[in-house]
Parts: sequence; structure tokens; C-alpha cells
Amino acid sequence: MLQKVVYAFNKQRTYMISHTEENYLKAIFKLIEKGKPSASTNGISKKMSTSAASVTDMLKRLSEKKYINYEKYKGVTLTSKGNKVATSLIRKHRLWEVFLVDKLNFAWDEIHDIAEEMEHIQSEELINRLDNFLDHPKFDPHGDPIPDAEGKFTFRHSFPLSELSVEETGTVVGVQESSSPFLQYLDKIGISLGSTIKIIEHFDYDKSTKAVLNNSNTHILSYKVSHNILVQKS
Amino acid sequence: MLQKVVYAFNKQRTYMISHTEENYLKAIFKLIEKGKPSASTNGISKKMSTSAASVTDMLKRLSEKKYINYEKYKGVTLTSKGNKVATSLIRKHRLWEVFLVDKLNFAWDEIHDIAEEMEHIQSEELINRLDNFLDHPKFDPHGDPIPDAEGKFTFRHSFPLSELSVEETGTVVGVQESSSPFLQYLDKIGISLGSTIKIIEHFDYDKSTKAVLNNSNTHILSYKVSHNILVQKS
DNA sequence: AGTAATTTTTAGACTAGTCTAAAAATTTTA
DNA sequence: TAAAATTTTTAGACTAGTCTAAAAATTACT
Repeated sequence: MLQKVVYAFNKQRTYMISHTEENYLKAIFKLIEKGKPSASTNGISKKMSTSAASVTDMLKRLSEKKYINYEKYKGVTLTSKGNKVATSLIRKHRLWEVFLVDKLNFAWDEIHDIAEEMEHIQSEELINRLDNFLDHPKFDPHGDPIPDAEGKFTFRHSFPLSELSVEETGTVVGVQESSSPFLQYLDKIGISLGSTIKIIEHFDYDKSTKAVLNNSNTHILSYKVSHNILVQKS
Repeated sequence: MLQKVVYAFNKQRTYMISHTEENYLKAIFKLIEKGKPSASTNGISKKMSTSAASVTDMLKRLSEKKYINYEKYKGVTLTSKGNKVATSLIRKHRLWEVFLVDKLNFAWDEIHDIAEEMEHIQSEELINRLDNFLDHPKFDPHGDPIPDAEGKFTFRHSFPLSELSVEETGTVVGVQESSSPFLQYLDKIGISLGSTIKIIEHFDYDKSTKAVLNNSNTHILSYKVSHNILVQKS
């Protein structure tokens, strides 16, 4: 009984958000970002590679701590407190990615896992100095927007290459997937941020696309590829 | 029973050293570094701010995993495997400290806690690129040597200012304590790495020292201060 | 609307790390 | 060298995070 009291005291005294809690909040943020009004237990479970039971456990904790709005069997949304944590984590992640590419010359397919660890370093001062050191970048090496210290994202209209019309030319401004195999494939065929792509033809049969890259080579791109490349009309 | 088997399997499959285990190894390294032949449970407990019981628990685990040589009631030493982990951690810590000061312009009293988190980022490639980016520094902002990728430290003969003889002049090459209050005190009286200090007198009574800093101001330094400043004869 | 399928939650177990209190071993001291 | 002091270990509890299996709730489908 005495022990219980002591533990309760320590809990209050040393209260801090854990890496795991942060990761769950980021996962929820990303699920909702994709347009859905709320995140489901199974959706979070998939994104986090944990069991649904673990997710339910964590949702209870996060709700208790006011990071999320949660009612049993209904989906979850972030409170403004939770949103702040998630946005800050994304800011850190993307700034570190810029650091890794711009300063340490990593390739864009090597940085995700490292940034995944670095985003948990707890120091606002550090991140603001880093932001300054990197000249306040607005987008990371995959073209994703970097929120500012207040959590505001720079909006940029872009859409998948698969939706660009025949005869039109687009400029690559981002990718929807950050996996090494995908990015290495883009490297191999010469696509990077800033590349121009002109659509020759969309094939209905398998949704593949014939396109001219950087005014030189012609390639057939599968739907899986064209759908994950984000462009702006140019 | 079935569960037990599954857990054992996962344990093997996902084996990685934890942050906590790393921190204990570093603590043991630092205790032994100070000249003692082995580290005691109480010594580790003090350095880690955990109970002696927790230390004993951890020693069993670390021994099981071959990071330390441990016999009940005897002190512990690091195996070469454990030494490698500790040295690598110190390398990471000190390189990040250089980054924080040289690139992000932090003061030397603000960096310890941040580096304490950054040292756990797991990527040899990252550290080697960082080392390169920083031009292979041999000492960190507190004057401590940075081991190279093979774990070798650059040796430099230095000793506490309190042991410098009267009339002799020394150059500050390091500090034995990294706490903010101590480093800020040094800032205030104008002592940094490279400063010169000439001893005027050592007072036996309280072991304080009268000295001339950088050929200008004369100060009385307490033993606590002079003992934590490392110098070379100049 | 009622059953089937799916999703979510609960129950209970496990690990890594932590603690306090008490027991055991070692070291110090008279 | 025997008692006292100190150190170390054990015993048992607690939290955060994880799991599987089973129960409960919701959604989908005749």
C-alpha cells in the first residue's frame, strides 16, 4: 500500500511522453491526414506493426493523457495536444532528413530509418537551431512539407503522375512512398525531384503509362510507380 | 507453455542491445577508466541513479549476454564486446557534442543532455559521415578525446590545475566536470579551452589557488574548481 | 431482420526495467 | 578474530509495452 503511493508520486513527478506514445500519435496523424475522419484500431495496428490488442491498450493510455479523443468501438481523433506532438515529430523527422541528405550526403533512400530514431530527440532549441542551420527548408528530400515551429505546413498542389493527362508535362515534386526499393528504382531510371515527365499514353489494360523523362528517354511506368510519383503541371 | 516458446523465439530473432544496457556499459567503462580495476555495484548505482538492486539485475543480464565479466560479490569488468559498445557510445556522444557546438553554435554547458540522447542513434554509417563532416575532430568541446572508428583514443598528457606548481603557467585543455553551473562559472571568469593560467600561490588551508588568467585578471580559485580544470604545462 | 463476417475489446501472460525491504556476503574495526 | 558496518544480492511488487486467445460489439450480407 505504501509502495502504491510512492509509485503514484514518481509517476506524477517524472511525467514525460514516451517514444512509443509519440509513434502512435504520429501513426494516427498520418492515417487521418489521408482524408479519413478518424483512425481505426486495425488501421493503427497495421501502421505500427503491433497487434490490435496492443493498440487498444495504448488508446486507453493516450486518451487518459488527453492526447486523443477515444470512445470504445468508435475511431480515434487527435486532440490539439496530440496534434501538436504529432506535428512536432514530423517536423523533427523531416528536418533531420534534410540534414542527412544536404549535409551528410546520404541518398534519399537511406535516410528514413535513421530519421525515425532522430525524431525522438527532445529539445525544441535543438530543432530550431537545426532549422536555422539548414536555412529553413520547406520540403524534405521526398518532397513532403516540413511544418514550421507553430505546426503550419506549406501547402502545395500536387497529384499522382497517373492522373496527369496525355500530352501534358509535369514536374516531379514528391513521392508517396519512401521505401528503398522504390526510390532506388527511380534513381535507376533517372527520376528525382525536379525531373520533368511528359505523358505519351495511358494504357487502360494495366493502368501503365508511357512517358518521356527529362525530354530524353521514353519509359513505360507501371501504375504502382506512376501512382506514387507526385507532380505539378509545368 | 506454448507462449513461452514463442517468446523465446522472438527474443532471439529481434535481439538488439537496449539504450539502458548501453548506458550501463558506458557507466562501467567510465568507472574503470578512472583507474580502478573493476566497477562495484554501488559505484554503478550512483553513476546511473538507480538502486543497487536494479544494478544487480542488470549485471546478470549483461553477463548473460557476454558484455561483462561478472561474479557475484566481486566487481565487474567489460569484455571486449562490452568495451566495444561503450567506446562506440562515447565516440557518438562526443562527435555529436562537436556538432552541437561547431555547427549549431550551442554553448559547451548546453550540450551534454542532448548528446546523451543522440548517442543512441544506431547507424555506423551515420557516425562515420558525421565524423567526416566535422573533419575528424580528436577532442570534444570539453577537451575529452574522441575515439576513432576502431575505438582508439588520442592520448594527451594533462593534469588538474590544482597540481600545477607555483610560478608555472598552464594551458587549459579540458574539464573534469560537464555540469552547467561549473561551465557557466568558467565562462563568467573567462576560462575556456586554450586559456592560459599562471599559478601565483596555493593556499594549504582550504586548498584554494591564486592565479592569473590569460595574462590579465587575478582570481582565487577554489579547490573544487582548480581540481576540475585540466591543463598542460606551457 | 437475423445471421455471418469483421473489428474491437478484454483477459491473462510475458519481458525489461524499476523499486523497497530483508537476507546474505564481504569488509572494516575494535 | 569476532562483532559491527557496509555492500551486494534476493524476494517480491510495480509500470509500460508487448503478445495470443477468446469474448463482445459492430458492420455487412443475404
